[in-house]
Amino acid sequence: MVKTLVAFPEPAEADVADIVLPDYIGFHLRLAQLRTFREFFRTFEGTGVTPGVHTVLSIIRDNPGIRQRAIAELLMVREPNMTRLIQSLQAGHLISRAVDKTDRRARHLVLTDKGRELLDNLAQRMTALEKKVLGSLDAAQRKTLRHCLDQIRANIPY
Amino acid sequence: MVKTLVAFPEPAEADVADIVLPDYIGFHLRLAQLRTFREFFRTFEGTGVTPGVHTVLSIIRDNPGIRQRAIAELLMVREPNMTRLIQSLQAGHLISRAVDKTDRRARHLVLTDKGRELLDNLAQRMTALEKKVLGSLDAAQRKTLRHCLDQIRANIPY
DNA sequence: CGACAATAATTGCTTTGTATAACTATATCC
DNA sequence: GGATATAGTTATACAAAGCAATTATTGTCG
Repeated sequence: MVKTLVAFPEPAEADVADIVLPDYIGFHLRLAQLRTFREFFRTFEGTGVTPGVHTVLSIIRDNPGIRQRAIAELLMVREPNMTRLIQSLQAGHLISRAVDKTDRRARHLVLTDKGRELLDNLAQRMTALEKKVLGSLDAAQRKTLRHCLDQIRANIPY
Repeated sequence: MVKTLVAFPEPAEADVADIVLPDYIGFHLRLAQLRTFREFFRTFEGTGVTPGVHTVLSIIRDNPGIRQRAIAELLMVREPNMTRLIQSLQAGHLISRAVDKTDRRARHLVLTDKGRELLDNLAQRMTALEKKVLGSLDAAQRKTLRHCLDQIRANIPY
C-alpha cells in the first residue's frame, strides 16, 4: 500500500480469454481492482506516487485536520502502517502535522502547498486513469456501479 | 493470497462515517474489495480456506485440465507463487496433477474427489457470503455491477 | 481528587505475500 | 539441429502488513 515501484508480469501468452470464471462477486471485484491498480501504476509511472499515497493525500486535502486513526480505519490499515506512511508524506513536505488543540494526543493533518501542488499536477493523470477504467460505461452505469460499491461497503460490517 | 489466517483490526472507534471521500472509482473499488475480503475471512473462519484457495479450486473445477500458467495470468500472480499455491493444494490432496499429454512441459490440473467435496461443503458459506455482500441490491443492479466489473477488466490491458 | 481504563500515536520486530533471478525440461522455429 | 521460446520449479530478497509493547494524553468514576 505504500511506497514501492512495482514491475509487471510479462504480457499474457496463454489464452486466458476462454477460461470459465467463477460467478462470485468477490472474485470479479478483485479482478477489476487488480487491473485498476495495474493501470494506476502505469499512469503514475515515474511520479513515485502509489495508490495509497494518492488516496491519503486526497483524503487529507478534502478533510483538513483529519486524524491518522480515522484514515487508517477508513482504509482498513493498521495504525503503525499508517503512521509510517504519514511520516513519509511529512518527510516529503507534502503534509504538515500539528498537535490537535482539543486533544493533544492526536495529530491534526493538513496538506502543505507542496502537497496541494503535487495533487494538482497529478490531476490530469488521474482523469486519464478514470477515463481508461470507466471509458466504456455510460453515466447511468457509472452511477449504478458507484451505488453498488457503496452498498457493498455498507452491507459489510467493519 | 495464499494460506494465512488474518486477524482483524479493532472495531471502528473514530467516526469514519462523515469523512469526505475521494470520487475516484479505483478508491471505491478497493474499499468494497477490502470489505468483501474481510467478510470472506469471517465466513470461512476455521476452514483454513482463503480467497485464493477457494478461487483456484473453483477455477480448476470449472476448467478441468487447465494449466498453472493460465490461472496465474488470470489472477495476476507470478508463476512461482502460483506454483507454491498449487503445490500446497496437491499436498492437501485437493487437486491432482498429471503431465499434459500434448505438451509434457505443462501440468494438467484437475480436482480430486476430496477437493470437490471441500467445495461442496463450503458452498453454503459461499452463498451466505454472496448474500451478505449483495444483499441490498436487486437483480438489475447486480447485473449492471457485473457488467461494469467485466468492462473494467476489458478496458484495462493486462 | 486520584487511580484506572481508554485513546492517539509511535517504535521495534516478525510474518507473509509477492517479485526476481537462475535453472530444468520440453517444445517450436528456421 | 541449434537457437529460441515456453511450462514449471527452486532459492532468495524485499516490501507490505501484522503484532506487541511503550509513551502521552484524556476520560471515568469511586
